[in-house]
Amino acid sequence: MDYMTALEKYIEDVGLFYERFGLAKMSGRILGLLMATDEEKVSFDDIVIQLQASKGSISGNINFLLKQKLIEKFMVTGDRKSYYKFSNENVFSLIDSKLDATEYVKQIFMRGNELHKDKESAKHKNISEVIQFYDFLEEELPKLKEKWKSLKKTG
Amino acid sequence: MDYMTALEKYIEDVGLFYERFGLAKMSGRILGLLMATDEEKVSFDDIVIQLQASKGSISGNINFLLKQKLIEKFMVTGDRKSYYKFSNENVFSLIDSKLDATEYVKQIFMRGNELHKDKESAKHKNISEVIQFYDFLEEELPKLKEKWKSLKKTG
DNA sequence: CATTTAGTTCATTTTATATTGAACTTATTG
DNA sequence: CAATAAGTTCAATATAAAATGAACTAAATG
Repeated sequence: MDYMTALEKYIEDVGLFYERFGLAKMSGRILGLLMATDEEKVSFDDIVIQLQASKGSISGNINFLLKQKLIEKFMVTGDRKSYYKFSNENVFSLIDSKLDATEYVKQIFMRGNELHKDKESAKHKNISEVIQFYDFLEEELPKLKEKWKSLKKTG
Repeated sequence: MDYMTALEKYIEDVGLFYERFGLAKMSGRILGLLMATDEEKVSFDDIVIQLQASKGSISGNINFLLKQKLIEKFMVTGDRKSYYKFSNENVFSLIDSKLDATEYVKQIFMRGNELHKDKESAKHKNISEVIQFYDFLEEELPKLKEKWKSLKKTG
């Protein structure tokens, strides 16, 4: 602990940071490593060694991150190892996984509202407003993404 | 389990739903109850009884939800109990707590990028792009909220 | 001022989640 | 085709998070 390098310190901080977003700390650490390392190639084993964790944990967390498209795998000719890198392709991913649930959020609120006997009650109206907000989001979020994409293209 | 009412079933589903957003299941259950109940007044004790949970757990979860502004407390003259209701004032709350972290996200990415020796590397540029995306969000999200607010006013 | 009410606090226990590590699979190399 | 390499799987274990429940506080009531 006393002699942590800047990289090690950073890795731990990113781990804690992503934990707040519902990722496992180890997933966050892997992201931290891939984000901050200067190595151009980072293999499975490199991760195991750098993070001093078990193969099982690294395997599970890498596959989770791949599924979320937060990292990418790449191969090198004549080398049987897999390498991993941080992905900025899916810069939306963490936000998406929370916000693209809008449809589901809406449904759970609608179901709640259907349980009300009095459809004219203040409560029913309040919840209806929340549902409308999610309708609004469903419409606006894709626009926001498009806006970002076109900004990126035009520089 | 076999004889759960529609309300009970709904409460459990909302609990599970909010769990995905990083809330404790019990917090989700409370939200589910407040959302779906037809009772106009729901007290601390009502919640303890309906959710069949301990006072300690309900106390902790209510205070968490109050802090997040997901629920509101109200009082009734001549009655020493506190009552709680679902709040739609802070319809943004769950999103906010994730997204208003943009500033912090940006900082952790910037710190990662500072560790790079080669500021011209592809990786450095990729991460810079992520940082730009968060700049973009910091600018756009407040606009989105304003848009919703004005939509609400004009009906 | 003793008693009830409404809720809080916090040490203990329960439950859920993540990690480990050994055994396994699948592919590659000599 | 034996041996190594690169990971995967999964039961056991460790860690972290949440719930319990008993003891407590603070306010109100009789």
